[in-house]
Amino acid sequence: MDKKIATIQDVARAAGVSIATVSRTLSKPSVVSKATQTSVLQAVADTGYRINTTASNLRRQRTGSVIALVPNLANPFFSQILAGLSSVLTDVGFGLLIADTQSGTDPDERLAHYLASGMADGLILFDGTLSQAVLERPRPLPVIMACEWMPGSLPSITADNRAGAEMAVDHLVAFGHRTIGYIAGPVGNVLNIARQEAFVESLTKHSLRVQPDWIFEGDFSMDAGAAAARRWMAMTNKPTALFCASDEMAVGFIGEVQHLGAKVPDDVSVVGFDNIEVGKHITPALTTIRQPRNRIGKRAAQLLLDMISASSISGPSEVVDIEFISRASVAHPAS
Amino acid sequence: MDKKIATIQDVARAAGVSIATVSRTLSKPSVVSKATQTSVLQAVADTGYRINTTASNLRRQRTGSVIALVPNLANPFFSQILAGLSSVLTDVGFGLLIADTQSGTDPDERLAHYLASGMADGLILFDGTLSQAVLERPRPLPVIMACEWMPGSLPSITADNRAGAEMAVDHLVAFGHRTIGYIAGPVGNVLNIARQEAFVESLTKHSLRVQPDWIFEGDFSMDAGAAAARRWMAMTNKPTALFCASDEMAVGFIGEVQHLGAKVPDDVSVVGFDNIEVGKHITPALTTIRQPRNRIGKRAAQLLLDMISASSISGPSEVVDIEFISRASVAHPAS
DNA sequence: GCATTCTTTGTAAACGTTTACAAGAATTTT
DNA sequence: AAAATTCTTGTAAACGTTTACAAAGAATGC
Repeated sequence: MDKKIATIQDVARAAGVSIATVSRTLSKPSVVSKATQTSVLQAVADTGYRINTTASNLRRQRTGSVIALVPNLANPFFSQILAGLSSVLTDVGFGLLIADTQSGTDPDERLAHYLASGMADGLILFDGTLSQAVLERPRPLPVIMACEWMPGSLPSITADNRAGAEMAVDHLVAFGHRTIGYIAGPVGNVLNIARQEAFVESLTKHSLRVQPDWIFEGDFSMDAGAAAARRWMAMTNKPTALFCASDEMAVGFIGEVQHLGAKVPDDVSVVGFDNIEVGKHITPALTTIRQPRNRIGKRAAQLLLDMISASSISGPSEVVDIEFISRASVAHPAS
Repeated sequence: MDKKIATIQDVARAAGVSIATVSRTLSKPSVVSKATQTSVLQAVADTGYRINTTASNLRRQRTGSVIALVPNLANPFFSQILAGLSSVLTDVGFGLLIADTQSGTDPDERLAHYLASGMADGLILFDGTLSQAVLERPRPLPVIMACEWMPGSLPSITADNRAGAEMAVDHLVAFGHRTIGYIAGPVGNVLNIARQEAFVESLTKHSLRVQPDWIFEGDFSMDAGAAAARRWMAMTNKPTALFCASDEMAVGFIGEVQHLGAKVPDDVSVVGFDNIEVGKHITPALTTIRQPRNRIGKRAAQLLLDMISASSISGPSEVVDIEFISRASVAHPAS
């Protein structure tokens, strides 16, 4: 536990050069002569030197880490994204700090705290419901939004939610459905708004009416899907198909419908959104729209790193492609 | 982006004291007079000072973060645990670094790397398959294992896996099952070994035989559960019940059995392990054993922080309680 | 051969804290 | 009232890097 660790001093001594030369060899080798380089590298190997990132960061006036703010860490939707983030960041020696916006008391205050804390060089925000005011220019840090976004002009990496919703409706209509409902995400959530708007527009495109009570409120969770199922069962004038704003709700809906004795897709067809892993393993396997979560994580990290090295608080936005996955939860409506 | 941030110097100037006094007021107020304290705190408020953790860590010879090494970040099983970890750590100003052991090439090498990197003050290891050799004393860092464990004497926080397996078997036997199979986790995985051993012992306790081909190999994943289902369907002499080493496998098994036309629990009863969220929403709802994942995360963080502040590489081990959750995936065997 | 440029290296000053030590002030003890 | 003790504060030296600047040597141009 107390084994002395070699510092740049030890390396310099071993190589017979100054510490400046060691530092340069490691960070900007182009200005160091070939001969010196090899002797320094040899000394590094001999001493087992590893750079002290804390000291390096202090001197370079950076922290070497970024913060990811997720609305709910316990939600498995984020696992893959974090994996993507983590892989890119560790490659370049950055640390990933993770915090939950909803776990404490005031989410906005937490965001402000992390922005001002100086704990990180950048921030990845997965929660579009936070106050834009906190993020108004001048921001102390580069911030990128992922999955969700905000009215302002924050850089973001998002999926094509509207296209996804349109694919879902087209698919259901192609199967002959004329009465299609929607299980919504949280009110005000941008993902939900985009998906719902595109849902409505797609229905209109097919000359279908949008029946207000066929829009079920929800919050992306399985429990919300189950609640929607109970309401659906109780309706006299049921839609024959439902597009769910998240796979979790689709799974919850299907489960509860089945618990209550109805059949999917015989009695009702269901399309989800996200392609969470379990979708393929439930019965019936869930038809859904895939979001490349790992890629979203990787790109978000990449774009943020770009902003950090350019020390710019603005940057590009990207939209990643989505993919329709047809499985078994959609069938022709029972005449 | 370039707004000057106040340093301890600015605070000292504003309060009319030395930087040492400011530092003491903030970290060890007991040695500072009441009057000075208030003026310093006022100055802190006025200047908007926030301590620079990098500098503090450098001086205190620590990093202020801990690394969590998980076998597979994309596995939602870890979400809740990470949430628990994160909440405890951020409370005390520690950062949480997350890395995937399986994503790179050589997992052992990655472990060694993180141990020696000096990037963290402690390490939480969720992967019991790594080389113990790397972790042999003297370790450069405090390390705690969570969920899984190792033959050595590393501190750990684990669930009572044996009790869980016993509960599962007792439950199935109470329903009249005499032919019970097991869907296993990865060979050599300690969780799997504990659960499987306790499974076998519990069967013996009930004077039941353990049929070798009723032990299905698996790796905790849904796909492995599905694969086991295909093998089960093809057997002539099927067990009437299965205990799965993970909920994921149970979900995969149930899904595939259903896709192939059999019924759960009519044709086969299933018990899982972990209580992942989806278990309650599939049909039939999954009978399982709950592990308090959030608590595991929190306690792991707490124990590790204790070791760090005691600068000790040894510490206590804890076993958290589990809970049997009876739902609908178990029924009496079809005579 | 001298002036100019380019390469390579070293010196030393940061970066923003914490803390051992010393010293002055205030309090208590005799 | 002096001595001894306790409180409170400041001075200054770390912690391990990076990098502006200067200097020395080598190469080039005339």
